[in-house]
Formats: sequence, structure tokens, C-alpha cells
Amino acid sequence: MRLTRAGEYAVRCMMYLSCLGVGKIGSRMEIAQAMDIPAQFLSKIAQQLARAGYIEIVQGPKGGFRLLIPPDKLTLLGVIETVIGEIYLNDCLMRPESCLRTPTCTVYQVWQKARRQLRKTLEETTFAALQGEPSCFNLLNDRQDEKGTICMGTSQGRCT
Amino acid sequence: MRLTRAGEYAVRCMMYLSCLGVGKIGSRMEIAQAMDIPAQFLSKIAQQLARAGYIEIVQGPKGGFRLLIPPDKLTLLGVIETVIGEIYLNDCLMRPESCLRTPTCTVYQVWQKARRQLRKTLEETTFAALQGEPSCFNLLNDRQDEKGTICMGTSQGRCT
DNA sequence: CTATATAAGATAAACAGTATCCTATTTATC
DNA sequence: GATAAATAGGATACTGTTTATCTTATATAG
Repeated sequence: MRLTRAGEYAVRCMMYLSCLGVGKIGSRMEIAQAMDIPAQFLSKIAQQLARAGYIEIVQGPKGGFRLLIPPDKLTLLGVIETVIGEIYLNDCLMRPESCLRTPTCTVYQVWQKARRQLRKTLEETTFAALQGEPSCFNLLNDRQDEKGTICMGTSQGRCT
Repeated sequence: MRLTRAGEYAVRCMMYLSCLGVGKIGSRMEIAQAMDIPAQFLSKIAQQLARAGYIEIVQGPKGGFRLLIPPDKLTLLGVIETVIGEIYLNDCLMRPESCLRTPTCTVYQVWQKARRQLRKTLEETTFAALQGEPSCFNLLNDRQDEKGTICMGTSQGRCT
């Protein structure tokens, strides 16, 4: 009952790209280092995010990943479910035929409520909101973008 | 991000025992059959529930499991966490040192909220409440107790 | 004492998640 | 165009967890 590593990495990656802003390219290596993600594993995750339309992958020198969606349209739920699949919490929610469930089964209803709450909480959280406040990721590493402004900064540093 | 089978089985087992009522013995085989749980696996789960003080295990002929806690004191959260361990949802909640987290990290806060909600929903649900209403388990099988009253009944059947 | 029923430890089988290797493809730059 | 830089994508290895079962031991009713 825990978020996978891949899900966590996806969030970190999108945090980084959100800080860079829409359209700016961050190289895979740069992101992997800054956010403490195994570089090859990041490739796989990025491919999923790209298929979902969240980012664009640019090959060749100066390649990397580029955010396509404005951070205020980007939700934790969307990013996480892109990578780990839709969240269900319990088998009877995922495969209703797995149980001889009546439409009014109370156990089923509790799981429905729990699932609805969880997904709502994750959906209400945009990367714009995450980025506007201090976060774990501010501490991970520093990075200077082309204009020389610090992006991932010190503990009290802001992005952009 | 899903409840394990063991967790689901534990809930089913406690549903059955709640229907029998505090102090009444249900045999392992009987429960395993009625609730569709592998009998040997049920042993393991029952042992955990016994260690946690929820049930008593009786060996020998006429042996089985006996509920120790009244169903209205028995919560979904308690039963589930007995078997799968405390629910954390995310690594940064389980092992705060795994992330260079500031006390105000927003991502961390979202997971905290999500976790709090989920555990609260499961904690608010007692087996008395689950049992008082139709449930999946009503459909699984029938069982006549010593006094001849039907316990696990038809779709609209009530327990006890 | 015997038959019945579960305990408890060991272990196997299945699966999911994590990570990396290797070859292919794309593209900026000279 | 040739070259070098960078990621893609398929295959595979590794790891840990979950699920399940086998075996021997123990408790107890009659």
C-alpha cells in the first residue's frame, strides 16, 4: 500500500521541469543528478510521461525533456497515475467481478469512499502549488539555467 | 498501491467472526470455505490477529477462532494494519530521513493529508456497521450455527 | 489414548518493481 | 554529409514481497 519508486521519480522529474517552466529543456542527466533518479530508469518514466502528453522528449545534442503543460494544469494524480496506473486501493474496486458484490456492499462502499478521497486530494494538488512553496526538492541540488538564475536552490530558495 | 490479499482475507475472516458474535468459535476450515480463503494461509493470518489480541485460537477437536473484541470496537483500519503493517502511502512518510525534507515540504504535506484521510476512513468503519448492512460476504455461502439460525445468508440476509 | 484440529517454521512459487545493458535512432554542429 | 551527443526501446537481470503450501509439532475433546 505504497507509492512505487517510479511514481515518486515521476513527481520529482515533473517538479524539476515545472521549475524550469513550459518549453524549456532540461537534459535527462541534469534531472537525474539533481533529483536523485537513476538516469536509465528516468528514461523509461519520461517515455510514459511523453506518451501521456505531459512532456516532449528531444533527442540529439542539447536534447532532454520539455514540459508541455503549464504547472497549474498539472496535477499530482495525473502524473502519478500515468506511471503506476489508475489507483484502486482494493481488488473489488479494480475488478468488481472478483467479488460476489451486491451494489450495496458496505465494505465495497468504504473502499470507494477511501479511493475517491485519495484521488481527489492528489488531483487538487497542482505542480504550480507545489512549486510555489518550499519542498524537499529545493534541497536536493543547485542548478543554474542559461540566464544564470538559480532554479533548484537552498532551503529558502524559490523556483523560477 | 493496493491492499494485499492477506489484508482482504483478514477482513473477510473478521466479518465472519463478527457475524458469529463474540466468544463463539468458528473453525478454520469452515471460515476458509465460507469466505473463500486458502485454509493454510488463513492460519497465518489468524496468528497475526491473535497476537494483536483480536481473536483467540483454540486448538484440538472443536477448535477454531473466537472473536475477543465486540464488533463495534473493531475497525477496518485495525484489522488491516495488523496484517499489512501501518499504512504510509509514501516512503517520505514512512522514512522521513529518506528525503532531505524541510518541515514545510508541500509534497510531503499532501501525502500526510492523504494518509490521514485514508486511515481515518478505515478507522471510522467498525465491523458492527459493516455487518448490519448487506455486504459481498452475505453472498458467499450459507452457514447454520448450533442454534440453527442462518448466519451468512442471502443478499438481504442479516447476520446474527 | 486417540483422533482431530491448529501452530509454527521452512520453503517454494509467482509476481511486481527496480535497475541496467545493449543496440538503434535522432539531431546539432562542423 | 560525417561525427558526436543525447535519448529511445527492447531485453534482461536482480531484488524483494506476496502468496501459498509442506512438514513436523502441539494442544485438547472425548
